[in-house]
Amino acid sequence: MPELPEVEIIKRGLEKCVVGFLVGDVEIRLAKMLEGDVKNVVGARIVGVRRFGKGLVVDFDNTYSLAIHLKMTGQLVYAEGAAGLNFMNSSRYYKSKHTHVVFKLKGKGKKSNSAFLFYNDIRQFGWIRVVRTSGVGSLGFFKNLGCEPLKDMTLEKFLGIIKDAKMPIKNLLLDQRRIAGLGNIYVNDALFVAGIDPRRKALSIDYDEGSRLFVAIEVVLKKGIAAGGASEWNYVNVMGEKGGYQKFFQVYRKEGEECSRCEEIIRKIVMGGRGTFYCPGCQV
DNA sequence: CTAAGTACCTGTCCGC
DNA sequence: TGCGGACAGGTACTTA
Repeated sequence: MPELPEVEIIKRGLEKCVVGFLVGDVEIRLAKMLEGDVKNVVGARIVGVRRFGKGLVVDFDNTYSLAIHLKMTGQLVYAEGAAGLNFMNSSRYYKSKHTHVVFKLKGKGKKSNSAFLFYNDIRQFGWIRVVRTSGVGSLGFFKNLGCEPLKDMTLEKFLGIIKDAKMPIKNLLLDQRRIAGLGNIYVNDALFVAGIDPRRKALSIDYDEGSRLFVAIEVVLKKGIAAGGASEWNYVNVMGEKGGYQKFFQVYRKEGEECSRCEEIIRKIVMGGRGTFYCPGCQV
């Protein structure tokens, strides 16, 4: 589910909510969701949260970390005290059958208050791995991540990435090894903003178009973050709240509707097995 | 090396 | 109502 903006919102929420807590106990309700030895983080204190592309890393004070990927439907939801206890039987976020891991937290700061961090995942594609902090970068997903918009990306790097690729620009933008963090929603909208047909070969994109696309990517990602992420389906932040970016979709899931820029009708095709939306009038 | 296809899952929606 | 198929925010693996 979540793309860069959604994962960034979750990262900020975790920094605010869980940093400082000790992990008291971990309930693993679906064993395959958590790899590694969870005993390595029990009793340890959470000291920081990092994001790399769509991946999250929660760091502890004892040289261990949790590496997390939410894939399509993963959620991390925080709840304090009684609200956390009520969660298990509530329907507000998920029925308990989709809550696969529960981190019980305690001892933040001077107070001995308690809290919970729930990992929910309908489709069960996500993962949590207990690893050495020093080993995070050698995990396959993190090791192969490309350059990241809003972080280390520059126009020169971006033009370099697209200049030799024969594949369609849309497929390239979704390749996490070249550019980290973009997913189907923001790629569709960024190509619309830049006025580029998603089927164009990446190497056919000239300097002006590439510059427009570079800017468009940053614009849509920043707008996504500002809106609190896109909750077309089940995305929620750590407080269980939906985002609002779906109100700003320009072409994503808009097939059959009139383009906001040129009055053509938005079309849907399939590229690389993913729904692809574009305006045949102003994306050339 | 790239590219395409499939696998991993549950839930929802739409047509018959 | 029921059932089959398509589709859903993403990788990871196998095959060509």
